[in-house]
Amino acid sequence: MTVYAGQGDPDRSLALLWGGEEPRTGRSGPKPGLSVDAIVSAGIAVADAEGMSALSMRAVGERLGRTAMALYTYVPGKAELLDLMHDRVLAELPGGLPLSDGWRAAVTAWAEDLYACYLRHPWVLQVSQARPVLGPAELTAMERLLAALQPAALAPERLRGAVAALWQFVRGTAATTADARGAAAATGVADEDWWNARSARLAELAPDFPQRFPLLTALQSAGGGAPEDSGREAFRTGLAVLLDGVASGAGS
Amino acid sequence: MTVYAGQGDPDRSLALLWGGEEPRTGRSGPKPGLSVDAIVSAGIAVADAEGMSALSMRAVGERLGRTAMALYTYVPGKAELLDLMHDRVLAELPGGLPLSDGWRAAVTAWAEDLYACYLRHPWVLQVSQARPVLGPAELTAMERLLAALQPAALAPERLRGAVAALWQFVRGTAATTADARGAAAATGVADEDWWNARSARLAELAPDFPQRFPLLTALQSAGGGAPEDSGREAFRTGLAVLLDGVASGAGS
DNA sequence: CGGCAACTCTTTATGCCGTAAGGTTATCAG
DNA sequence: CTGATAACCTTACGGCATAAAGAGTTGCCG
Repeated sequence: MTVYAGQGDPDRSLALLWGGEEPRTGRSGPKPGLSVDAIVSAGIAVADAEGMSALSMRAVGERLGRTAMALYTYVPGKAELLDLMHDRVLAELPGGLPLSDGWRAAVTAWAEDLYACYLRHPWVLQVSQARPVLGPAELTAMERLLAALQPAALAPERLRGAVAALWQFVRGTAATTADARGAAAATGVADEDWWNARSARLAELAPDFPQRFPLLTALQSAGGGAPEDSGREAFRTGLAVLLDGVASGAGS
Repeated sequence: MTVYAGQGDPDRSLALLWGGEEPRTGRSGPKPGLSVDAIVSAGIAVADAEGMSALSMRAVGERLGRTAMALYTYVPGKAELLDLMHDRVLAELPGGLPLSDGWRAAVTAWAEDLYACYLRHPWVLQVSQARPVLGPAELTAMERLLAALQPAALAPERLRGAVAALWQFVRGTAATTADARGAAAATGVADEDWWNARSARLAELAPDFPQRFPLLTALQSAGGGAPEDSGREAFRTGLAVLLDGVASGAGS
């Protein structure tokens, strides 16, 4: 019945995300051979191993020794399964933070953790990030970021802005890095070579590139690779810019 | 749901993006009734009107009075078509910038333009942002951002970080806003009501919410809606944080 | 114990999708 | 006119999510 193009029915997903496993007291019928948890794990395993495009209900069922339709006893559909997989991945994030070294170190640690988590499961970055799923792990991660930022004593509005900017930034840079890795893995060409090939092709197709894009050209030659290249570096320096922005509004 | 994973063959996409229309001198065969441009336009029309999930080769062909297979004469496949559509959308961005009011105003204008463009074509946000397509419009947009930032005289490395952070931020906040709008449109519920319903459901499912997430709870009550709500506000204040960060590294 | 309702899981089927393969027809060069 | 070529078509294949219906299993209740 097409809730709306994108993720699963929010109500169903929320219920699955927050509703604990019920203890099954005195119900009839055969014992469940599967569980939501097992299905989510299988889904993550499939996506980790073969990528998002290989994630089908058939594939998940097969990994569990069942048919695709068996999953529908536990999960309303593929979209909701994706929501669950998303939150489960975020649950890998560590709980603690180095709060004693100041908020800047704490936020940096938070960002590094999230970045690493995304890179461990790059397919998550292909799930539409639009609607927040509001699963427990996602909210915990946000709470953790708020805890890291607390010593900065930001005004509420500014705090909201900082949270949004930080989260989107980590997600975006992780996506770029993940794809560079993916391209390298898929083509057998190293990151840098891949970019060089792309760059050469571009120079061939658009000979007036330096005239048309002087600033891009300058930046490219000034730094080394492309502006998109070397994701790690972009992550570090972008985060520094962001944190400077946060600092400039810090209350103490 | 909807994965939209791997993009098209980079070489083919690049060639289509940069290779101008050839004049067709003295070739045999019937005259082409379509063109790459017309197909891209039709694709955008379909996606704008009915969303990404309705974008199929069959639908695009139908809009042009052809079958799906007719498109393959002009375009290698759906993935490459998506690349072309993406760049065409970015070509809507205006060319000028208010450079006389300082770089801060210029970057703000750039960000607002991009934000608005994404919201006009929200389906673009579902195309995997990972690999840069490097189309002319995308590069022009980046060149424009560099022009806006030039008066800030940032060091190359820092400039790269700022560009990445700004772009990802606009994209991310636009995605959140677009989804809130989509949910509102699909369910007939206003933005705020939709969030309230979600929030109420969450409170019902997780009664210990305030204890578990004290900082989130505080932030929520301090500001009004949710941290995700009111995308416009998050965009404005997040951008302010970012620009403060850029300013703190400005050379003049 | 028998009967029934509840439950899991399978089979089958529907209607999409992208696109490979091959046929038909219009248009050109010669 | 002839033959090549290109645009477009029909058909078909293997995939997808999932609706519908049935088979088999289990526990409760009389």
